[in-house]
Amino acid sequence: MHYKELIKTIKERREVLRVTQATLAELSGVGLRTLKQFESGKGNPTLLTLQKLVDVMGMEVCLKLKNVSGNK
Amino acid sequence: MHYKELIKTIKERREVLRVTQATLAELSGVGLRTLKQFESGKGNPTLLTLQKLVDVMGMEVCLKLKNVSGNK
DNA sequence: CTTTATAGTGCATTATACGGCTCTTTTTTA
DNA sequence: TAAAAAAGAGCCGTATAATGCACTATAAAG
Repeated sequence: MHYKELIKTIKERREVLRVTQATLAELSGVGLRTLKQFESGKGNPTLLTLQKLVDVMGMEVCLKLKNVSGNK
Repeated sequence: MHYKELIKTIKERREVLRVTQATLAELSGVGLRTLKQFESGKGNPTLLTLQKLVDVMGMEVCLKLKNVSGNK
């Protein structure tokens, strides 16, 4: 997943959960400003920040091999 | 994947490829110091740094739902 | 044990992520 | 439309990630 895809995934997940940026910020413990920056594609969050955000939305960061059949 | 697992995955991937930290640092464009810190569990890399590292090792950062059958 | 390669750490500097506050822009709702 | 809610952006101080250099620690090889 490229950067933009990650953002898109997070944004979509948030919208599916019908949670506002403000609420997600509060629940995750990440600053609202940071979340706004990130979702608008201007940030470069730390791994910790990313994990806080996705964790509270029931997701997790993972690594996988590229170009390997059976990975999609 | 928790933080430690991510580190472990990266470290193991690097070792499978028989690449030293110095080489990976050079290939990925990430500072050697940064890589050392990260692998030794002392860092909190930015998403960009993480992507640089895993990308050059044929991996990618992804997000997935937790606790969902069919995700493993 | 000595040499050599690789990994980990202390210190210092620079770059930048984080976050609050405020204001503007966009979207949603009545 | 107008009002309200949500998202985005500028300013900006603080915290910390990124990095190089030099040194130490560990491990492998002779």
